[in-house]
Amino acid sequence: MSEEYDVHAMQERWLQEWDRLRPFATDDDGDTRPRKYVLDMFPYPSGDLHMGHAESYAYGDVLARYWRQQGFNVLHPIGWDSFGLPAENAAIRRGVDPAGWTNENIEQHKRSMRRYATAFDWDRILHTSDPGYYKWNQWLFLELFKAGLAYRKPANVNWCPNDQTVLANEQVIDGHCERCDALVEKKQLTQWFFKITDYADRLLDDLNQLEGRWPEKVLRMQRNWIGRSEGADVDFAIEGRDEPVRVFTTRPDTLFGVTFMVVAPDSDLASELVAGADEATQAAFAEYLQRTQRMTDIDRQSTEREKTGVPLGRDAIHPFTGERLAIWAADYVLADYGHGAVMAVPAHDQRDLDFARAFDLPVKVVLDTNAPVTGVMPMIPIDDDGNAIEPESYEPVDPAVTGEALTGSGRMIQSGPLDGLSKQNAIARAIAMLEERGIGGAAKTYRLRDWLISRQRYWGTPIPIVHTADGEMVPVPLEQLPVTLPDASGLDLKPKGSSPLGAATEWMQVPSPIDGSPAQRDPDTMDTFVDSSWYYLRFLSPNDDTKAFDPKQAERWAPVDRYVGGVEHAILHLLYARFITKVLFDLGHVSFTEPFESLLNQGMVILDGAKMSKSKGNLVTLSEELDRFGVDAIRVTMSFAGPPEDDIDWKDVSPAGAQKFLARAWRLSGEVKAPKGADAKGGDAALRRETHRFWRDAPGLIEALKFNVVVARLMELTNAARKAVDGAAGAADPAVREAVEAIALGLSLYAPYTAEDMWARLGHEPSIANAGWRKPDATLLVEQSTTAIVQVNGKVRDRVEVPASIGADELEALARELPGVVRSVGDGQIVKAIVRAPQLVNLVVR
RNA sequence: GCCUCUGUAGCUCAAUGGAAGAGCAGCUCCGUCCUAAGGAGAGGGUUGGGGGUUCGAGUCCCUCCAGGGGCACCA
Repeated sequence: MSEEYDVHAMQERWLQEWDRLRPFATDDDGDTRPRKYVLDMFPYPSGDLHMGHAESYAYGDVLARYWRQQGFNVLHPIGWDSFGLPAENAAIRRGVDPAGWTNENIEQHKRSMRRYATAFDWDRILHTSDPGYYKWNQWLFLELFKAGLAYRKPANVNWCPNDQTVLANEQVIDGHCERCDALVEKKQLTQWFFKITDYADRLLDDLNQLEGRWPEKVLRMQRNWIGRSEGADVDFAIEGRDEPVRVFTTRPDTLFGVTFMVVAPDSDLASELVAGADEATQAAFAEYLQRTQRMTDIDRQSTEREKTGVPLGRDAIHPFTGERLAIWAADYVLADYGHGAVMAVPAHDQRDLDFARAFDLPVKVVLDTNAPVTGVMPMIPIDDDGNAIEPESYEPVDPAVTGEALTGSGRMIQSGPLDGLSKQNAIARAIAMLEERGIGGAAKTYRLRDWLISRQRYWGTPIPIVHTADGEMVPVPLEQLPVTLPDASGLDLKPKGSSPLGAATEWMQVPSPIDGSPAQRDPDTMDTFVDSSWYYLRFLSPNDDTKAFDPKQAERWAPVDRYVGGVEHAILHLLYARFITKVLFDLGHVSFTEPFESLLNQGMVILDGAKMSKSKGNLVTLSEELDRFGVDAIRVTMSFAGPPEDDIDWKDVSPAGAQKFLARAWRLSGEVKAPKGADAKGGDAALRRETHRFWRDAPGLIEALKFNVVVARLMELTNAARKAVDGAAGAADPAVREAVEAIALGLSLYAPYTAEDMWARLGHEPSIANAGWRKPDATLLVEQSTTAIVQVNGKVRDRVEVPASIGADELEALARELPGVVRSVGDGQIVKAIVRAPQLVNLVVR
C-alpha cells in the first residue's frame, strides 16, 4: 500500500469543496432544530493570525462543530474589532490610510481563518469600523444619552502621555497604560462618561447567576473590581461651617474611637476648609497639594510609604461626645472614593494608626479584642458560672505602643451607649443611633467608577452630539446617522492631546439640528470597548440597515450559549458588555439581562515557560507550523495539550505526534473492507464495546470542555481498531467499519480535513460536519461478567470472576472460600464484611 | 501581607470513598540496502510531606511545603 497521508493536498481539495457546499451557513427562520449560539471573541485585525488565535478558534470550533453534530442549528459568527490605535499608529508611521490598512488586514485574517478550517458562517461577518456598524454604535450612544446614562463632566482623568489620550480606569494596569505601558498621569479634562455606577448592584448581584458557568476567577475579579462595601454614612459638624462633612465608614461601631478626621488633599473640600486658616497653614497645604498631584497613582498607593499629611487648621465636632477633632489632609485618603473624607479611628484601623503615630495624634481603644466571647452574639462576656468577666482579668494592649491596630472582634468599651455590645451588634446599634439623630445611616459605596468613553483619537466612532453656540448638547437625529469619519488624508493624526477631528474644519461645522444655526460636532471618538459591548447582537442581523439588531432574532438566538476568549478581558470587555446588556433590557430592546450564559477562558500559548513575544525572540509563527504539520495536526495539538483553560507550553507538545496519530487514523479508513451500511451486529464484540463507550462518553466530555480527554479516547479507539484489523477480526469485520466511522466523526471536531477525507474514503458524501453523531447501543455497554476484588482489612488479597448480576450474600460466600482470602485470614476472626456487589468485598479480620 | 486555585508516571491529563489508569515521549524488539514511515512488547508511581476520620483515602478534615492567579492605603 503506497497511499500517503498528505494533509496539504487534502487542504487544497476540501477547502474548495467547502466553499461550494457552505456547510456552516446558519439556517433561516423556518428551521425548527434547537439552537446554540457559540461565539469567539472577535479579534483585532493587526497582522496575521497567531498561535493564540489558533488556540482560541480551535476550541470555539470544537464546540460549534459538536453542537452541529448533535443536531443543533448553530450560530457561529466572526467579525473584527477594527477600530483602535494600531491602525492609527500605522497610518502615522507609514502614512497609510487607516481604513485601507484595516481592510487589508481583515482580508488577510479571513483567508487565514478559512484555511484554518474554522466553522464560521461567512455570510454574517462584520467589522466595527464599517459605517454600517458604527451607525448603530452611535444609536446605542444616543439611547444612553436620552436615558441620562451618558453625560459629560470635567474630571480628574487618567491620561496616557504616549498615546495622548484619556483612559478608562479599567485600562490602567498598576498605574500603567494597558496598551503601551507608559506611566499614566492625571489630568483635569471634560469627558464623556457612561453611568455604569448606576448598575453596580445589579452587575455585582447578577454574578451569582453565572456561578458555575463562568470561571470562578473571572467572577472574583469582577466582584473585586465593583468592590461594594457596606457600612454607614456619618455627618460631622464643622466648626464655623454651616454644612456638615459626610464620611463613609465600614466600622460605625468604632464611632467613639474617632480622634481626628482626614480629607483627600486634592478634593474641593480640602481647599475650602483650609481657606480661612493662617498663612503658614495655607502655604503648607498648597505645597502638599502640589506634591500630591505630581505623584502618580502607583506611588500614591504604595503601602510601603510613610504616611504624610498637613493639618488644615479646622476642627470637626464629634456628634456624640462633642469632642473637637482636628482635620488633616493626607494623600492616603482618595478624593474619588466614598466622600473623599474619613473619620480616623487609629486604634482599630492600621492606616489611621500609622498616620496617628507619625503625627503623634491621640489613639482611643473602643473595642476590647481580648475580651472572651462566649456563646452566640453575647451582649456581655460571661464566664462558666454566668458572671460577667471584668476587663481587669485580661491583659490590655495599646495600639499606640505596639503599632498594631486592633481589627478583630470583641466587645465595645469606652463607647457610651455601645458599651458591652459585640462588634456586630454595635454596628447595627450605631447605624440606628445615626438615623435617630438624622446625621447618617446605613450606606454602601463602590470601587467602580463611571466608564470614561471619549477618546481624543481619529480611528473610532464619532460621538453623535452637536454643540450649539449657546453650549447646548443636541443628539444627531437618527435619520442623519451615521456621522461618518472625515477623510484622514488631510488630517494630522499625530497624538497631540486633542482630537484630530477638531482640525477637520469643514466636518466640524454643522447646522444645529434644532434651528439650523451654526454649531459644532463633538470632536471625540468612542472607546472601542463600546463597539464590542453589543456586537454579539449585531451578528443576528448583520446586514440590516434599519435597526441595530432584530429583537425577534435576539429572542431566537441570544444570549450567547458559549463565549470563548482570553482571560485578559475578564474585567474590561465582559463588564461593559454586561452593563450594556442590562441597559438594553431596561430600555426594552432585549428580554435578558446577561449576555453570555457561559464563558470559556482559554489559556495562553507560551514557549519554555515564558510568554511569547517578538522582542524576546521566542516566537512560534503559526503559518510556519501550519506549513510544516498542516492545519489538522496543529488543531489536534492545541486540543490535546490539556484542559483548555491551562496554558500550553509549545515546548511540551508534539505536533509531529499529532500528525502521526492522524495518519494512523486516516490509513484505517483505506483498509476498511466491510461495505457501507453493513450491520455491525456479530462483529468483534470487544471493539464494538470500545466504539459504543466512545459514543456514550464523548458528549459529556465535550460539554465539560474536556476536549483533550476526547482526543485521548480517539487515540485509544484508533489503537483498538488497528489491533482488530491486524488481528483475528480482520479488515472485513463490520465492527471495524463502525469503529473507523466513529473515529472520523469524532475527529470531525478537531481535524476537519482528515475527517472529511476519511469520510469520503469510507464511501460517504460530504460534508462530515453535518453527518451527525451516533447514539451508544446500551446493550453493548452492559458487562456480562466482572472481576470482583476481595480485600482483607482493606488490602487486595484475591479476585474472582463473577456474573454482573451477582447478589451480595452469594458474593460474600464466594469470597470467603477464595484461597488468597483463606490464607490471609488465617486464625483471625472475620468480624465484619463490607460487600459492594459486584465489584468488591472487604473482610475485616481481628 | 490578605484571599483563592492547583500539586497523580519524564510530559499532558483520567479515576460516584472501593484494583492507581490512559495518551504522548522515551526504551527494547520486528521490519528496511540505508533512513524514515509502519508494527509488536515491556518498563515506569512514597498520588508534594506529615497527621486525622473511615472496614477502606488520590478523593473528606487539619497542618506544613511548592507553584499559579487575584487583591493590596478603597475608609
